Amino acid sequence: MTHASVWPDGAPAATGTMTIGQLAARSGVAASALRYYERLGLIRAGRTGGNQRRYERAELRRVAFIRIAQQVGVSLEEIREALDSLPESRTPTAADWAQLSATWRNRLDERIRLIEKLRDNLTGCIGCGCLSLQKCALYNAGDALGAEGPGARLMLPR
Amino acid sequence: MTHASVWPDGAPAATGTMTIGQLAARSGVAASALRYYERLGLIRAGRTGGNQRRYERAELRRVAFIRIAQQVGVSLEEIREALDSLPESRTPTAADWAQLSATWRNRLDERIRLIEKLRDNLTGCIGCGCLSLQKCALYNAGDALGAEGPGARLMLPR
DNA sequence: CCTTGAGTTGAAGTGAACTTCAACTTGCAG
DNA sequence: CTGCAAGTTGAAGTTCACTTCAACTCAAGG
Repeated sequence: MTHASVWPDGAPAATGTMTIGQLAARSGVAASALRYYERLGLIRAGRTGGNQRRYERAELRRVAFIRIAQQVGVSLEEIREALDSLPESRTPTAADWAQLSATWRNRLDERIRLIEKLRDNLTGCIGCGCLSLQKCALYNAGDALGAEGPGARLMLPR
Repeated sequence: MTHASVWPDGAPAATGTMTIGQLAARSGVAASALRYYERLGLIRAGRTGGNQRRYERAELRRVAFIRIAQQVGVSLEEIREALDSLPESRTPTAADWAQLSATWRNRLDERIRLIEKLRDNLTGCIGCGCLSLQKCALYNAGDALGAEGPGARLMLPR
């Protein structure tokens, strides 16, 4: 596709593009990981006449997105799906972004609520000065899981 | 006689204990995972005379803690360390809990902040109606990463 | 032109977190 | 007692997310 384009040697296209080493340094992601992401279709790279990758600055943003999303517990496959919803050949429309953002906002809100729950339970353990978990808020957290129905499964990143 | 001989004091062991299948059903965690957790020292089980596991209700709470912590991105090894700080043979003291909780509170607060940042960046993309990422808040998120110093690495659970 | 560091590939290796398998035993209902 | 679902073990297999390796090529300074 458009991005398979090969830049002519010594073309001014070099301006604003990065080698894989530069992108690795700037993003904090290993070059091997960047190649891996490319194989999975998460990022794209142009090529020099000598077959070396050249990244546009925009890829830095994608990589940042990927790493942050990973910390939230999203799999690379899910991240790819999200990034795929951004059209590659044209500028994303407001609708494209609204769709992607809405989906992720819910996901992130859920996640924040879950972590706050865990945090508050732990804090409660300090606050109430309980010496055993028997009557602790953490115990109730466990019960809440059971209350989510038979075979209830936490939404784990898998 | 009965198979309860393994339990101390001839206590009414059957009361309040669960089989691995029951714990799996109640916690939503596969039996194979529970055995795995036991091998790693995250949970403990008593045994019947016939060598079958019997779990006390307290283990349900531990399992819930494990699964929630996992969603926060904590490795099983780290969870084990945390759980190990709870004395097994005696009732945890307030100090035990304060220590564990303080450590985790920070971890969780960091995590919440990170996720909120990602969420707010995404929301910004809707709000500002930007049609490309060029000037989007998400782009700045990427820059912020770069600004964290040379070789900056996101704190990934690894 | 030569050297050298950076980049290329496919294949194989790694570690975490489990699951599956095979072969066997237990425990409870009837 | 019999039948059989549920439990036991160690070993091997799986998936994800990479990293490492070997064997090469490329790009740029001197």
